[in-house]
Amino acid sequence: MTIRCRIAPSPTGPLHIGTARTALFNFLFARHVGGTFVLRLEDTDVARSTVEFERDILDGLHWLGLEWDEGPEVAGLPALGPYGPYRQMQRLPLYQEAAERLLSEDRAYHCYCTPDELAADRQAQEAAHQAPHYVGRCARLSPVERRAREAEGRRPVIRFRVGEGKVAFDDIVRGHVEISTEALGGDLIIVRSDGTPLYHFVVVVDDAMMAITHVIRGEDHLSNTPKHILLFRALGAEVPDFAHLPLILNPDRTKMSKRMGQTAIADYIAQGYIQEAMVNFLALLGWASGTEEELFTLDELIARFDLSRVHQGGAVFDRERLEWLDGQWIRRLSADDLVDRMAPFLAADLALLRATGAEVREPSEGDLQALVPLVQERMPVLGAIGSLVDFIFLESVTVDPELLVPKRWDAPTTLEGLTAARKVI
RNA sequence: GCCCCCAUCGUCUAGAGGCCUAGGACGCCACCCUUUCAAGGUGGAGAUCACCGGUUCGAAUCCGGUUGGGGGCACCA
Repeated sequence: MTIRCRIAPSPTGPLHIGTARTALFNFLFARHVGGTFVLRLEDTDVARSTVEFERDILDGLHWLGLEWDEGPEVAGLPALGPYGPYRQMQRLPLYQEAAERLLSEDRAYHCYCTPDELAADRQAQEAAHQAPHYVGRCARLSPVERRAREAEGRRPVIRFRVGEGKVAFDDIVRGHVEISTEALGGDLIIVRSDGTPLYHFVVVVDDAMMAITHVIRGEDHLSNTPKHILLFRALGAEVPDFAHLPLILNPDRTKMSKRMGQTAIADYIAQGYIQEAMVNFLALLGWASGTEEELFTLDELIARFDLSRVHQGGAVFDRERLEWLDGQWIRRLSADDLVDRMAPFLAADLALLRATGAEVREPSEGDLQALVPLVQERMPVLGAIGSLVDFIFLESVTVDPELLVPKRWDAPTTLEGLTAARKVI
């Protein structure tokens, strides 16, 4: 049986650092074992999904070099793989059919509770210091009761019966995990009243239908895994193996959030972090080779990656380390490559200066080549190029005199030196 | 509140019972190199391995508890 894993981003926001890391680990695992890496777009949250976010996510994955073997059609290119469609909104009939099946086998039922009723339940539970859960008001409705609610105009959701007992599984990175169904929050909604399916349901239907063998995802899904296992079983599908990755953390050790810093890959690309460094950095968040090497190309990572070496504790996103890695990889670029990559950053910076009214000379190809030895060893990120060399392209420059005085020199000595230098030049 | 997970320098981490006087890297400090800034080199500070108890001749490593932290509990994903 071939190993199949997937990344299933939701286009409700730009490509997040955490999603990128999860994608990377899935990719590395698949490539290491010669398996298949699938991309699936989870766009069932129609209200929040946009094509712009979808574009951003796909671009980001491409930029990272994480090519998928199967995935949806994009920008005129056809879908890849025999398990399509790979966009969930195009799979609606499949979910509907699966839901019908669960309904007909009484593994699921229609629930007519209103949002108000549910909110009241929750409030009461909170007051009683209980975990929020569905009370099961509609779990055993008679046909007559159902008809009465239909007559009121209520549109039902579909709930899955979680049943009783414990659900246990052996997580590849966490080991044995056991959770009681009582902790699952009651029977869960799998289809909204408008007929669209919910995450926990579609993720299982798709993983089952796409023959996913290994689900590698963030630790935030660990407590949800029993729901998924129950659903796999109810659907008569084989339960895949799970590997829950440690979370990427803010400096205060909470789950990485926009509030505490940049979380979008696109932001890092815009600042001039290079792909090699980002891949290397992300790989080292929760994984280590076990040797003292720490500079790895994507191919080297593929060769060494091993899920059993993934950490259990969360990892703080350390920008300084990212920056150091970026400098390391910039220094390893060939001159031509560096020219290609830094040119847009320099152009953008010069355009900015021009917009302020400064007279700016256009850099020639020769200029750029000549810049390489000047900047390659002192750029932490490509975006720093402007601040390093923009004066070269300016017709007039004003410099803070303070900056001209070297350490342990004074102003008169400096003036003397500069005057002498000018004479020579 | 309930459930689950986690715990080695500030940070990323090595560590699979004796190789540990706990190693490497980032960051920090000093010096060298350099008439700038970096890069590079050398060295330094920095961890009673969260705590308590147990198992063992021997525990950072195994077990139990405590504490602390995090995550999950939606008609979000």
